[in-house]
Amino acid sequence: MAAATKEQILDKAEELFAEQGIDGVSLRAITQAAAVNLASVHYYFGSKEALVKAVFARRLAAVNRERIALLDAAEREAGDGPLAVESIFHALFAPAIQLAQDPLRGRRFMRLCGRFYAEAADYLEAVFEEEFAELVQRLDRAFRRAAPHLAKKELGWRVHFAIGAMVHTMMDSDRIRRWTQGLCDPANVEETVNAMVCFASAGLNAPAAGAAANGAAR
Amino acid sequence: MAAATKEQILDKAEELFAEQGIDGVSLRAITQAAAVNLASVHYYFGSKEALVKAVFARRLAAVNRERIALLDAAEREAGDGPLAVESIFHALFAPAIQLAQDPLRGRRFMRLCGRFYAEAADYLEAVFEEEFAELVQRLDRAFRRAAPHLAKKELGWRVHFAIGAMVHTMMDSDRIRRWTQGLCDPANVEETVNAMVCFASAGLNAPAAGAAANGAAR
DNA sequence: TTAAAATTCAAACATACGTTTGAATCAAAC
DNA sequence: GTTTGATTCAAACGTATGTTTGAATTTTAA
Repeated sequence: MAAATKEQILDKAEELFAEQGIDGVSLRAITQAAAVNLASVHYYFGSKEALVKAVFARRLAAVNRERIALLDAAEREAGDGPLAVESIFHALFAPAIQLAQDPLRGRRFMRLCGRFYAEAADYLEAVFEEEFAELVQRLDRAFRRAAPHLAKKELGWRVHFAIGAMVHTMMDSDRIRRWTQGLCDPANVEETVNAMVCFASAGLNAPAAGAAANGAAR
Repeated sequence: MAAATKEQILDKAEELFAEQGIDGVSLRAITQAAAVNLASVHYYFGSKEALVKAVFARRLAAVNRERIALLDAAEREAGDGPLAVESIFHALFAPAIQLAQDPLRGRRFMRLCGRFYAEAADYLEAVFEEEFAELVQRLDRAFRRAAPHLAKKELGWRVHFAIGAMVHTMMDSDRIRRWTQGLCDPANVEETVNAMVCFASAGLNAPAAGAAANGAAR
């Protein structure tokens, strides 16, 4: 069976990248874990770099497709009426966090996405631009419709912060659980997404900046 | 001059780690950039791992000391009255972002801190626990005083999200500038911190979770 | 000035890596 | 059953890495 080898390589690479980072995993570790020959990577992908791109592209494409579908649905449902920022954030957060419900590839994928965003090797930048281009445009349009009272600058910052909350939650599922003695558990997807949407929406609609009680430090 | 070599190694290591990640930088690259001999690293630090720890510890200790000082000041100023979450977040965010004002080591350091948090190699976990132990306790106490109406679980999530916004801003200073065509510039520290405090405070005080209009997706 | 210690240096070591090769093995088609 | 193409395999190649070594050099102190 031909495709099996390729898939096994992708699966194990994804697993190991998520656990130990891209640079921390050798092709030998991947092929050994996948029980395939070392040369298979070059036979099917051509290079380690190409394998890394393939690993990311496979998941990112799926997640972003789902995000856009949710955005479509939200905008359709809103019709000519107001579009809730909650539904936009939900479309942005849920697919990534939800994919984590899969008990097999769950947390592994979350960490992977976080690493993709965090490591941002130069050669991944191209994959990133391609996979996120449409989503970025759609989000931009949706947020400007849902929060027209916000200045572009404020909107930019706040969406950036919300994405940060999401990425951080993807990457660091252990620490939040440890710090809260298990009270907050990212494995509970619905609760996690709810809390994130709640937080991000309130943050987005915060009162205008100004000198918000900076208190003692100045 | 003895200390000069050690400092030069630390400085260049910090610079290169920030730009290319820890695994992406060889000791030869560091020593060449610092114009010192390759063996100096082992003479002064003993190993690459020890160098990495030293690089992080040097900055983390300074930043966290400042954070705690700001917390002290805020709590003293509040006296027996209410403690504003804004002042807590300001104490948490400002030292890290502010250290970025140094035009020399500015962004470099932000990326470094982000990488520290993101890569989280096993051998760094110990440094992390040590450098953050006191701050975590202090933050916990301060937030519970400033927002006593929040359930532990909600508080846990929201502080986690706020930290995510901060880490993301530290790591990814380029993307936010690019996406907003320069409108949002992390180099403007005061504006950045203000926006972050504003966002995080609103997020922390968001209305109770519940089924916040999840809209189309369910 | 001289002796001792601290520091620098060029060179080498062992290992791990990504990659390439060419033969061996397998699957399908005639 | 033979042939053809796809796939697997063990082995090797060249390079880059962290680390070690021991002599050369500089600094320090008497």
